[in-house]
Amino acid sequence: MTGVEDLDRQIVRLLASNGRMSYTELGKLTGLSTSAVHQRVRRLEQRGIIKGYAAVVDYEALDLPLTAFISIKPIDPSQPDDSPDLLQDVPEIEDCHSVAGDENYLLKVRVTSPRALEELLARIRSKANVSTRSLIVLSTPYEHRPPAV
Amino acid sequence: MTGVEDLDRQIVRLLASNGRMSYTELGKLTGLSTSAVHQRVRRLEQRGIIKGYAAVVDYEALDLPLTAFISIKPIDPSQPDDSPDLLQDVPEIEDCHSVAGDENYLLKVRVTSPRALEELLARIRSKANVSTRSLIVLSTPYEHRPPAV
DNA sequence: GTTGAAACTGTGATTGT
DNA sequence: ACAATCACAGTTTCAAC
Repeated sequence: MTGVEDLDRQIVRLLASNGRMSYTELGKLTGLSTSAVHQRVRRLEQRGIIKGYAAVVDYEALDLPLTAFISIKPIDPSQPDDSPDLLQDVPEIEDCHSVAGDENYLLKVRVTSPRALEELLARIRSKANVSTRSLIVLSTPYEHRPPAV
Repeated sequence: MTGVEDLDRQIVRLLASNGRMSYTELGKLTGLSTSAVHQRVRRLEQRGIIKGYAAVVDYEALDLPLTAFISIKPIDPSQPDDSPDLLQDVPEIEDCHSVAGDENYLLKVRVTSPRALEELLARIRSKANVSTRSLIVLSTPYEHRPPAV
């Protein structure tokens, strides 16, 4: 994976903390003209360094107040583990990481209630033929902080 | 926490998957006029339901290819645990969740190398007076998927 | 919520360095 | 190759309705 130079890193950092910043303002903050910034952003997007833009949402207001981390392990370890594929269409799953250690994958999920989590766990177990271990999030002091590039 | 109505949920979901979508396009997709959408988005921002906008970044290209989850527990459990405050200025920490279970907090961090992780762990331990347990991410099949509102 | 008008921004072509 | 300038289309923003 090819790296990015200083000016690009600065642009990426600025867009990571404010994804709707205008090219004009990016230009002021980086000392470039609007169209120079525009070109650079387009190249960053094409190279996949900027993968997209997302609104940062308050999940409580969306009636998804319960966050949990679920680590999963196949019931039958002799089979190849394609859990990410099998779970791709489970909408409650926000993140899926392959991890080193006792379990194979760590999922981050958002649900409405403990009851919904119970149902989700059953769905995950049956879809991927895995055992699950859950870690309930009580509160989130901070989240999605931009990278210190 | 007060909920949001259907039209607002639709707008939030659209902005969660494309944070730079124009008000004009949002209007087309929701059947509203541009300025009606604009007003709703402004109110969603003011109510804190939309907390901000962020570019979704490729951390490998930013030379932060190593992601880890670190769970922490105070060395001295009799003291009040203000770890999030003590760790607030550690830039490698992307998320900080208070969790139920053996440990108090779960941190998500991004670093350059195993060596950088080792140094970060030492920094976290000394700043917050905690013991740490780390889970290394090997790969990430998917991440930051928008909520299925 | 809608319409319409004014200011600003995004976008591409062109030119200069 | 990269940046600056200009021109036009599209968008944001704020009136008044």
